[in-house]
Amino acid sequence: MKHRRSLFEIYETLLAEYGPQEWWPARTRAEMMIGAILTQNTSWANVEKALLNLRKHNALKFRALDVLPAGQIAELIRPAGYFNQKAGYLQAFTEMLRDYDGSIDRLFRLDTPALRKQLLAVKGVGPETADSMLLYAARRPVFVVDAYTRRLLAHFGFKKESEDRYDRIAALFTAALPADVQLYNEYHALIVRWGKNHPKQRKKSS
DNA sequence: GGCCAGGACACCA
DNA sequence: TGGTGTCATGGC
Repeated sequence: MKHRRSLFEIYETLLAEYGPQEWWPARTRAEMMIGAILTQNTSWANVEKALLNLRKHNALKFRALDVLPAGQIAELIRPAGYFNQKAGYLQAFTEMLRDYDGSIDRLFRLDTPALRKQLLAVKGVGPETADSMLLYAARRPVFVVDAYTRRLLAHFGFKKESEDRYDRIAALFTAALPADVQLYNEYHALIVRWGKNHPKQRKKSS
């Protein structure tokens, strides 16, 4: 059987192919975290429209979102889809932030396990969203797993592993890589980049 | 016209 | 704990 590339070798391959991605595409930590919620099961192009709306209304920060009614938030983020749900998620997040005086800095004083637990306690923040925030906003060495990650694993011969549960896939990567924020940052970004070049096989219409 | 996109949750057994 | 339905827009 042909030698299967290691997860680090796959990283090197992707980096050589696509180059540094310089993620996350956001100006501020708040924008990053809001984008993380908006992009759930949604194309980034649609998220960008929603982010633009929020920016135009000076609502691309939690203190602003905190005083907006859900209906108004929903209208602004409409292009991102699931807008009613996500408006509620954003509000749940701002409510949690109140416990930290609305300060991301204060929230981020928690150590990584406590911070992850706090993020996951917010309705609408699941494992991928929480880990994205941990890695790209709080800059903790946490590996992010998403649909592209599973697809990549399957593509490179990790078929069985690709069907495993979230935490086990994350462990697969963290066991194979040094716990380095910049490495995790780049790797996940490259996986997404790769995923956009390898779209899920569309069903043929006869 | 249907499928898909950088998920998460409620509800059920 | 595992499976299924729901949420919704915009591009292709």
